[in-house]
Amino acid sequence: MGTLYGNVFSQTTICRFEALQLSFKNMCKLKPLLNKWLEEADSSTGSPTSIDKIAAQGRKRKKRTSIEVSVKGVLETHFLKCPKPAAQEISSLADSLQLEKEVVRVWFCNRRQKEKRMTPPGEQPQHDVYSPSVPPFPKHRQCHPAGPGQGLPHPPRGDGAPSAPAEPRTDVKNRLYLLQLFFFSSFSRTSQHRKTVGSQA
DNA sequence: ATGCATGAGGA
DNA sequence: CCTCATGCATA
Repeated sequence: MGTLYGNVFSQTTICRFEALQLSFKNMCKLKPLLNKWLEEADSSTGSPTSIDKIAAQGRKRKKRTSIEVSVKGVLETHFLKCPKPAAQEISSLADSLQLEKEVVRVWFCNRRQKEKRMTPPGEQPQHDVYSPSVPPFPKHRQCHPAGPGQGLPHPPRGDGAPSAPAEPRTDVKNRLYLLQLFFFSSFSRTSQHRKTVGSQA
C-alpha cells in the first residue's frame, strides 16, 4: 500500500480536477471516473475498482530542474511578448539564461497549457439561456480531504494585475457554467470521503 | 498544490 | 514543433 494510487488516476489529477484546473474537455472525460470513485467510497465495500492505468514506462525520468525565480521572471516577460517563440528564439533565450533549450521549450509549452486551464475564481458564471431543467447552481463544495469548511475552491493568484482581472478568453463563462452543472448533478448526494490517495494535506 | 517532464497524436 | 492529458517529484 505504500505504493501509490493503485487505482486509477494520480493525486495530481484528482487535485487538479477538484481545483478546476483542467481543460473543459478533460473535465468532461474525468467526471464519469470521479463518479465511480464516489459510488465506491459510498458503498464502502472496498470493491477495488481498477480501471487500468497506463503501464509504467521503462525509462528514467529527467531530474526536475528547478528554475530560479529571477529566471522565471525573464521567461515570463518573454512569454508576455511572445507566447510561442520559434526554435531559434528558444535557443538563444536558453543560451542567455544558461538553460538547456529543451527546458526552455518545455517551459513555454507548460506555460501555454497553464494559460488554457480553467479560469481561477474571480468571476462568477452568468445566467445564460441554457438547459432549463437544472436549478441555479448552489454554492456547494464537495469532499475535501481535510478542508475545514470553505466554500471556495482556490484562492486567487498573483498574476500581475491586482485590479484588472480581465480575461482575454471568450468561452470561459461557458466552461464555468457547464462545470457547475456537472458538479451539481454529480455531487448532490452524500459521501464525503474518498479512499486511496495516501498523502494529502 | 504545483512545477517540470513524458508521450501520443496532429499538421 | 505543437497541443493535450497526465504524473513524478518537489515545495
